[in-house]
Amino acid sequence: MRNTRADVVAAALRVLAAQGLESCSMRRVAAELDVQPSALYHHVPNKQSLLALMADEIVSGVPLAGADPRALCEGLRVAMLAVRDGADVVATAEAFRLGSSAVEGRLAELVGRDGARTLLLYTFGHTQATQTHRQAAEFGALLAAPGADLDASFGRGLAIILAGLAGVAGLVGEPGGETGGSGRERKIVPSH
Amino acid sequence: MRNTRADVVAAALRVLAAQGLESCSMRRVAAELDVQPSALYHHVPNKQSLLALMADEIVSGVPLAGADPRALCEGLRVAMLAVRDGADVVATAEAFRLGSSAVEGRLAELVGRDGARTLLLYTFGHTQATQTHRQAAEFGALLAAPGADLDASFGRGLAIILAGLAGVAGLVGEPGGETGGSGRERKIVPSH
DNA sequence: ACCTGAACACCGTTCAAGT
DNA sequence: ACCTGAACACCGTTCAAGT
Repeated sequence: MRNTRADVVAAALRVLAAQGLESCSMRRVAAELDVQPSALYHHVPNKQSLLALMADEIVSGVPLAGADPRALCEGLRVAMLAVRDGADVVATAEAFRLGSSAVEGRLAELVGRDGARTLLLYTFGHTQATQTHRQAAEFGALLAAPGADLDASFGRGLAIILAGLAGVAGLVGEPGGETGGSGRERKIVPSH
Repeated sequence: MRNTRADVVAAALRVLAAQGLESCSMRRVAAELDVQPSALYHHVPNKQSLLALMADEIVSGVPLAGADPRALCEGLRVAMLAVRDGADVVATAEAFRLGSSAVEGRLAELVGRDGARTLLLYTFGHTQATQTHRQAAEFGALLAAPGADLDASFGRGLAIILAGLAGVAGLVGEPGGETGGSGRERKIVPSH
């Protein structure tokens, strides 16, 4: 047995880290494994699936257990920023399974379905922008230097959404969405 | 004079509408104009620039004048949904110029820099997800049918953020960001 | 100024065939 | 089960040359 599916995902993540998403082609991943491109299709049906598996791996490090919504979003952000183009990979893959990921599920328990979606979409978007911006800065193609305060900007946006959630908490419907509705362990989010 | 830059952008938008972003290659756009691929590079430095011009065109229809933040975001969403893969095109292009687009400028006047960013990122993300989901549904690759209520979901998320903005309005800093600070015409956003 | 023709260095995916 | 070899139908971009 030469290679397993996990080997392929690991190789793809190595290529991603080293060369970026643009260069993370099936052919390059195959080369990383010293294998013909066609061999990859024995482990993975297509490139999109491979990217989804990579996204799972990147997100897998985020601790879901005792975290509050803010810590969850910040953990997700850190995990994505840790890999080159990580935010792009995760955001794209996650967009496909709108509402079925582990992080979104955990968030929904805490703040309800709409809150979870809002927090997630914001976190993905802001982190993508942060990463794009940083890569542009590395390349020197930047006028001013608003780079460092993107972390602070993320926190302030998060605060806005959490404040909104605290505010509408009493007015709007249950957490957990229409189906299931196991919103038992919900916590009210303090506004700051 | 055979073709102008505007002709190229118009042709690209025609291809986008008809075939989607995946098929919107430089070569297909060239074919749409009955021209060699290399001819495009006389009007546009590269594909990324062409996509940015397309994004501008898609967004250009959104009325900035008397609109409140909610109407602005909803207008933006409608404009992006009007073209196949419009949300992808606009979100990608807009992410590059974080904080310098016309819509973001107008929004910043109304709710401050952080509020504008938060609203925009949410709007892009949710609309992208909506469009992805709809295309998947068209193709029949869907289990349940949560399709139609994505519009309602968008509105609820928007309400959360706007409530948050109304809540933190008195507590947090000025609108308009650190530089400039022309936050004169700011309006307090009602929470519903 | 606008375009052609030809080339360069790539893609994702399929499929028969090998071991 | 895992892989090779070869092919198919594409990409974005460059560059000399034409008009």
